[in-house]
Amino acid sequence: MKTDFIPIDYGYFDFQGKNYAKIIGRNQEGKRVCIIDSCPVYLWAILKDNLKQDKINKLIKEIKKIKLDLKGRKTKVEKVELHEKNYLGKKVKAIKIFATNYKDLHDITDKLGMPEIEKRRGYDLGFISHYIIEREITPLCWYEIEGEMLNNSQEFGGIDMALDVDFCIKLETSKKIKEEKKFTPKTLAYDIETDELKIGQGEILMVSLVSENFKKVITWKKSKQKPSWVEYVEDEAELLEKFVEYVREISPDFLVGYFSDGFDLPYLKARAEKHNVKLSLGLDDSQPKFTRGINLKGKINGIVHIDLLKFIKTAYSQYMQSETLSLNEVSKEFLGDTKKDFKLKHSSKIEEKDWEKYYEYNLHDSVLTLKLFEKMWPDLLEFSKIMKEPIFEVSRNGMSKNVESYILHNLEKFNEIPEKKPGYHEISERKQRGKYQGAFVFEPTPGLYENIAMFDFTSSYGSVIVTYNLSKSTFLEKEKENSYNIETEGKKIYFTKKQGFFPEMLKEIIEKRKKYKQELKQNPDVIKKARSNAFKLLANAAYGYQGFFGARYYCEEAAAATAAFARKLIKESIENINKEGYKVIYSDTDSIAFLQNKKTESQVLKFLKKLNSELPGIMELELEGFFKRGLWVTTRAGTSGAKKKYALLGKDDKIKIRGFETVRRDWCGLARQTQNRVIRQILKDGNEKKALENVKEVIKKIKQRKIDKEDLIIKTQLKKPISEYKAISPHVIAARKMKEKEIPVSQGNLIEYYIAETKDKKKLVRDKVKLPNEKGEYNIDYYLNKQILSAVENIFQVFNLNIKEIIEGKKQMTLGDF
DNA sequence: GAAGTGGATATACC
DNA sequence: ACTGGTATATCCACTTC
Repeated sequence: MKTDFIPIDYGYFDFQGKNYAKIIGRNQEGKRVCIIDSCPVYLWAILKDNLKQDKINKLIKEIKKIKLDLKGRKTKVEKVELHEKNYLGKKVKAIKIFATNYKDLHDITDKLGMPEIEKRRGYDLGFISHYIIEREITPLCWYEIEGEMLNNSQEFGGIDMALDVDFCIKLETSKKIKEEKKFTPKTLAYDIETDELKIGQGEILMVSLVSENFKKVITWKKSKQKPSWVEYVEDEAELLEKFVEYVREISPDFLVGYFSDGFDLPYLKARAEKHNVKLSLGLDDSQPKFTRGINLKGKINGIVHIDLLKFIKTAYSQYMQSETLSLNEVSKEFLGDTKKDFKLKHSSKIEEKDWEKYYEYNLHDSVLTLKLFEKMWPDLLEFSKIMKEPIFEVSRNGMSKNVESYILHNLEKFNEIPEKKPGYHEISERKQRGKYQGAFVFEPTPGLYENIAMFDFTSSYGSVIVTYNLSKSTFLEKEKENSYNIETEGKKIYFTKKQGFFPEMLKEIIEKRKKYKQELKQNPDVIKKARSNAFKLLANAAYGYQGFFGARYYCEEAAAATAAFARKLIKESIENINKEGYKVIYSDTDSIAFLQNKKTESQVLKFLKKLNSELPGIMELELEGFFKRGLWVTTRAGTSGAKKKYALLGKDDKIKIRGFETVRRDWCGLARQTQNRVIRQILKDGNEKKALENVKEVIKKIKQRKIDKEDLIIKTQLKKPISEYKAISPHVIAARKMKEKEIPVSQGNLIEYYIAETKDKKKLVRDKVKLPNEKGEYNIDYYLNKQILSAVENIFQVFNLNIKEIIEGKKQMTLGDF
């Protein structure tokens, strides 16, 4: 049988001791197709240098004899081949050792203790990744496939009968279809509502399901009026059964939730177990399985379960404005829509008339989740295609894992044998290493500046890695002529000039990023945007990857050298810019802000070209922008210019604020808004006097207790369990109070509180903490001094206005002096 | 018991 | 544990006089 096919979900099974990949996907007609395929399974034994042929022959014979007897299952080495390969860029002789089952590779490795063997590699990729590399059936690409249709066949123990698919095909040939064809997946979003937040502790009151042209809330809690999209069941057990029934009926490619790995799916499973209901969601009727470990991952056979929260964290959060990644805030930012207004209560306290509201709330959460998925779909798709890993993995992996996936799937071009994962011991050693020196940050002189230009290096660290060939495989233990070298920690280190595979891959990543960015500019669409962004994220993460203790290609020297070269380059650029007659006022890591000093924009651009012609390798500066005004302030101590804190007014009148309290979520709203207004007035009109008047107004209001308590709430994240805090800060007190009142609090929550007046003269701030709904009056002194004045003081200091003295009505010394 | 200092903590920047 | 280092600011914890 012949058909086209797009792989979506990857799984595998054992049959008669052998591994088979089981890939679920669709064809162009939307029929669900499962292909079953096998691939050679092997690992590498890298031989010691200069081994004589007869020794190798002897070794091969010995390896061929390896037999395993594992838990009653006997297996052996199937075949052995000698190959010329590369390992960390070095030519090596390696023996390819074939086994029947991927799971046996570890045990075979244990038997390869022969002295002729230098290293054993390639046994720890996982079968799916190994299969994708071997057979090149990559996720979400279209294929023309041919194979034997399995129809009530006993070939794989009757697998086709147990699977709910249209065709089950034993793969014979496959050919990638070059042209890009659109694929719109069938998606079902879900969300549950419960009485308790702890997994399985309370009852599931309702579950909502939303797909294209489908919306449903299943519940056993009845209201006066039943909306058409609500379906009543008798009890929780029936709710679970109905849920399974609908998922099976709709049979989506993707089942999507929000924080569903950590909440919805494990909850459903726990409650199903309690009621003895089978949660047979898989296409083979299997129940969801969870990976062990702290971070649960819920997997359903044949249907890709997605927890959107995880993907948003890795792919989007760095660009986002939202203060939390709650469904509500994320929806607001991406969709301009919010959750329905409904105050969650224990079901016993919900009045009959309010249940309808609750249904709507529940339904809308799924609506938002589905819309978010649709918005993120291009990114999920591109991530999966670029990393060549299934969406299930790619949507949950962090960027370091994504970098590693990209590397592993591209090693074959370099004839490279994959490096192994670090072991437990290796990881703890790496973690012990102290920090190496990082980026250079220029200390600004506080002030209000005009006509500022800003340059930055494109993919700065990535470009440094490529330019100076910095990686594990290119690092030289000893000094060598004609190599790149740099001093780090008082010691010179060297890297060969012979291009390594890591820098070469990164070069390609950066080039692709440029290409797609260009294409995007000319002809924008969501796919190009996602593709360009995925390559950008990859390029940016490559540096951190080499310094990350969990990386296969960990190389502390490469990471330290990257930072060192970057420091050198930016300092040289700063010098060159100053030499040209500009004045650099600020720089952080890869960006340089300088005064135009009456030169025109075209002069600046011409100079940029000249700078670029002189930069080494693929290093390149680009124009970040021209700015009308810019503000830099002192640190609180007032002794120096504050780094990582500035505000710019663009040519387009857009204001860019970095580091100021305005952008920090752990300051109260009033302080943030007040500071924001001050910054805006100063940048836009250059009028600090008016800004001062404004602040005076705010202060007056505070003193008159006219400020809304809402604007005084301070939010701080609880980053660990309450009991683990050594220093009991205000937000820990607030969290303790919440616990006392039986308001659920857990690690990761944003704790809200305000500082109140207290009768007794207690000194510590924490003694004045009250929860938002706790009765009390706000502490005038605290908000005046610690929030408002702290936020605006050093801004006015730039204009020699001592706001504290002005407010307190003292003689305006500094002002008078001028 | 006030003042000073270092540590713990959270958050932001790139 | 799930990329890296640099930096600011606050408040607590502790020491010192």
